[in-house]
Amino acid sequence: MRIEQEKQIDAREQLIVAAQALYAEAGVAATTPRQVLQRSGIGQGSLYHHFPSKRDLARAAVERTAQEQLRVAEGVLVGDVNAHQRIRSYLLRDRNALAGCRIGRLTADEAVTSDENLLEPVEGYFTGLIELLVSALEESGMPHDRAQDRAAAIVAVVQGGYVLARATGDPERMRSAVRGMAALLEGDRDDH
Amino acid sequence: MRIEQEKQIDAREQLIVAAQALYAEAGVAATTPRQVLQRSGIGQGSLYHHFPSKRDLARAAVERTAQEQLRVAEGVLVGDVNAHQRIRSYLLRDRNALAGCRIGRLTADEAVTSDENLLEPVEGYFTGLIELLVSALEESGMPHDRAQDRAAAIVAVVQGGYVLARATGDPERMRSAVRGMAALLEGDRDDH
DNA sequence: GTCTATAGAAAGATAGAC
DNA sequence: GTCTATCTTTCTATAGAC
Repeated sequence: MRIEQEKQIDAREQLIVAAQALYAEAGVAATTPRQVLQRSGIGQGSLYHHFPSKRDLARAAVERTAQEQLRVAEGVLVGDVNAHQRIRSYLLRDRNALAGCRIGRLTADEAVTSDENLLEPVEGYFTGLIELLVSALEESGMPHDRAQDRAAAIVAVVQGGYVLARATGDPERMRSAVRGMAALLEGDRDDH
Repeated sequence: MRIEQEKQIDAREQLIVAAQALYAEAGVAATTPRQVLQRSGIGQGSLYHHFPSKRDLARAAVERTAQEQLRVAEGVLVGDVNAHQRIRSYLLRDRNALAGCRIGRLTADEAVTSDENLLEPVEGYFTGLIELLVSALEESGMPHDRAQDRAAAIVAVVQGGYVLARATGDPERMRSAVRGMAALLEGDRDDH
């Protein structure tokens, strides 16, 4: 009884984990159920026992990844050190630039944009991330509207940095972009 | 003789134009040869007469789009008005945010990233765009290294703005991001 | 619940008449 | 050069034994 229940959880779990990894490598649309089965070592019929369709597996996997990634951002953006430092850390933190953002890349994925259920966790990730940054910026006394715009700009630079790195095949392009943003946030203007 | 030559050019041309439109809507990997034929009104065999494979058509269409888009950017970033104004115009110009960047989106497209020939024009677009911005920034006397970083940051904010807009289904998210960046470029700091 | 085997549709590409 | 018809492969999903 106990053991059987664990088996259930495990098979479903392994499918989700395998899907997450494959989505990170190639995206949702480009990942086939066959690949998920092969990577997870689960049999053909089991996928369709746990998930009615490929889309339902995708929903579970994307939702999981979005939650995990937002949790990571929280780790950097919430804390006791001063807000400016936390934001700077978020901006300049080490990233696998050539892999792209696991969530951001999905906004160009046909399978995701054509399915409201798949887009929802993606939206949740970005609104959550912007909220974290807005809170940090407001700690320094910045008015809400300006904090919103600045937070959006910071998130956008990171996302665009991934795009630049992948387009050029050069991770340094992303570092250059976030460095440029960090300099602006330091008030590093022409008269310096 | 003359007429036959024009026919050749036309069929090939129509295939490229149809492919460009479909790639802008759904990406390269998600666009099938059948769709290109249907949209162009060209027959099945003609595609494979003009292009050995789907990839070769994609190369021609992506290259064309990259050139066209870079030409548009040149129109805004090169000229007689002062450099700061040109950069500001580029950043704040009207964009179809929900459609995404025709070139930037391709960095998440399996068909593109897995093919060096398809990635090349994408890289060319971004390096060209950054060069245009670096030139404009250097006009104001900014040192090369800082201009590089700032140019990358500006391009990245635009690309990330598209990502935010598509993720949330809200074009205002992109406007917010570029507004945040424009404010930083104006030296709009906490002490203002 | 999990498996193997396979159905049914759509993909990329080719054949061969005109 | 262009067309229609068709081949082969791979996709998503189902069937049915265990």
